[in-house]
Amino acid sequence: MKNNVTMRDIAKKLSVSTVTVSKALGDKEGVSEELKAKIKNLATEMNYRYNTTAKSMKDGLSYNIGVIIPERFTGVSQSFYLRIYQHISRLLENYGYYGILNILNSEDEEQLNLPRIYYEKKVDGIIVLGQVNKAYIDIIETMQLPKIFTDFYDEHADIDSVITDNFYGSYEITNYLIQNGHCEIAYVGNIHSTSSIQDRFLGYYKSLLEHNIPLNQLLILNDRDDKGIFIDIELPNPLPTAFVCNCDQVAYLLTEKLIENGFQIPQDCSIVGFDNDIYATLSSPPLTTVEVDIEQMANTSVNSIMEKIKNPDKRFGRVLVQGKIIYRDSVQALIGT
Amino acid sequence: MKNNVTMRDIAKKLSVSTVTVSKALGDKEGVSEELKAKIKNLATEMNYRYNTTAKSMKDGLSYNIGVIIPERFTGVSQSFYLRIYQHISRLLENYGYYGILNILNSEDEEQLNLPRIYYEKKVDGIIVLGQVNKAYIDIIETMQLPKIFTDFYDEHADIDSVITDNFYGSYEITNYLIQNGHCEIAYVGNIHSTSSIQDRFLGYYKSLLEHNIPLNQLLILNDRDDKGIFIDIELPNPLPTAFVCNCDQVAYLLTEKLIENGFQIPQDCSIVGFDNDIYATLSSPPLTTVEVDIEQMANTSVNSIMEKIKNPDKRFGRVLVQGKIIYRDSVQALIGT
DNA sequence: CTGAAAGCGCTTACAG
DNA sequence: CTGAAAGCGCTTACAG
Repeated sequence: MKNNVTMRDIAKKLSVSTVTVSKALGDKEGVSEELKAKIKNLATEMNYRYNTTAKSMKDGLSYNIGVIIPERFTGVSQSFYLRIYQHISRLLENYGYYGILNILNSEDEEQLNLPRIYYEKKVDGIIVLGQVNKAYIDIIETMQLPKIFTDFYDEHADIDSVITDNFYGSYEITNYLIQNGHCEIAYVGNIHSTSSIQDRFLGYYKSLLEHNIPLNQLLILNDRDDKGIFIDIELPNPLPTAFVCNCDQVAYLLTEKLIENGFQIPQDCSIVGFDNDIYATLSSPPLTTVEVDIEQMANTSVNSIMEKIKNPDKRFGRVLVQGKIIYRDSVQALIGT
Repeated sequence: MKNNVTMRDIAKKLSVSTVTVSKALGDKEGVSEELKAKIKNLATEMNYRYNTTAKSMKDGLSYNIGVIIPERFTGVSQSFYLRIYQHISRLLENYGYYGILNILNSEDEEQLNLPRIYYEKKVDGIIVLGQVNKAYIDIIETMQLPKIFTDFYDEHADIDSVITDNFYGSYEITNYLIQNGHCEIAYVGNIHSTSSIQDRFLGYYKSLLEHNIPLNQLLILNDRDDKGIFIDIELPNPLPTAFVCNCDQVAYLLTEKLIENGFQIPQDCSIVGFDNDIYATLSSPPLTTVEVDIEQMANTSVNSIMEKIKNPDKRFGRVLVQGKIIYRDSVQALIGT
């Protein structure tokens, strides 16, 4: 079962040195083509497998990247971050790197315990996927290795982050509603909850400002408590003609609630979401929404972290990844537009 | 930025040998308590981090486990395997191990390319999560390291696998329908598609047999083509009183279709699913279904692979993980039961 | 073109 | 209780 063929074994059989075997297998200069071929053949014949650990040892590099996801984003109905991780993991392979997932449980976050992968030098860099609390951000900053925040950022932090352009996406989709004749538009989301929700709100607000529509405080609807648990959304009376929801899941819940109350979507009011996740197509009618470019977020995160491993002084700041509007059936053009 | 404090650095400062430092930090015998404390203090003070790679080198162990998921199970609406991976990853940490995710893309599966983590000795064992094709199973078997199949098995393979007790779960939930007075019960699923669907069908069949209900071929309904793509389900006429669906997603789709056709669930017919995934609660009414014990599957997989790393000759065979019925509102008790 | 020597950071015998 | 030596499997720099 155990397969412990090393370069030395190959070398012995061919009466050459391990240096020569290393050069041959690594396609380096300084070995005759003939010998090189011979070595390569014997290697495959002997089922030789390269030992990355030895290389790691020499280079002082683990060739692993840690991906930290706070536990609370890994619930049954949330696969967004796992999905990004999946892409990260795949993209890392192009660099000869591998991704180690680390779910940060709430206890460790509370007690400010850094993950073991850090203390064991298991990783050369860390991607933090999903907002952690302030105190934890501070302790992350003390880690002496390259790090990237993905899908959130911190004002005080001198840390590079990769985020969706929430502001602009929300701005654009609100513009789209206004172009369709809407001017009573509610925003659904707890604007003190996360930076994403807040930024999406501000994009919505900018759109209103540009179109001289006054911001109506009664049309800012709360969707969750401070722990992020969804609460029942209070419908304003009278109803606005459209709702900008901070995410598809909330748009889905709102749709259900409106239908229960006898309203028809989009005839009686229009609804837009954000994310383009599973809830966007589960909603009926399917949601017009802003698609978050998961692939690109993973891509930027990976490229940035690799860059920082090569050059630790490299700074990226906040990198915005543009989303795009997906048009479906939840928006009604108002007559006379 | 670079932190390259080694045991040697600590040793030098204290004018002792690295051996002593190693013993102290590892809480081994043979260092005075006093010196041990001194070393430990200096270590934290100097921000020393243990280098796992060196240990890997010595032990010939990477302390990583590869988790291979075929690409086709990682679509937008499928987070089941990612979820199991998440648990695996967490459980591995108790052993000082880490999980490396490897999405097996269809091309590599077709061309029988083994993952790079194998050729680079990046992992000490492999968990294959989700059914791969026959030819690929064969090549997996040639890999010279411990391996476990999770959520599928192969008749010919002399490989250990951890699977949900599909047969028994389906048997039980069909029994439940019969206890509620149903005797015209359809099964929904392509019974030639995967071993899970097939086994669930057989559990359903066993329940019918035990209750002397003849199997009606017209009530075996196809839900997907040979590539696993969902197809429109043809409703039998007359409708049976209940449907046993091979998974929640199909139960969800079926529910929608029946409602479109003017039927009420569960008044006009009952529906049960399998998995207890997001679709079970998304369905309206929410589904009575068999919950797959994800945690336990991950747990068994991890324990087994660790056992096999210690003892490569260990065999487990097929390990069944029991599910449990979750009772919700999609089943109607027939009058006169 | 080929190889002897040294080193990456630890640990495991073994000796004192 | 403490440490010198050897080794895990490679690669780099240097010498021939």
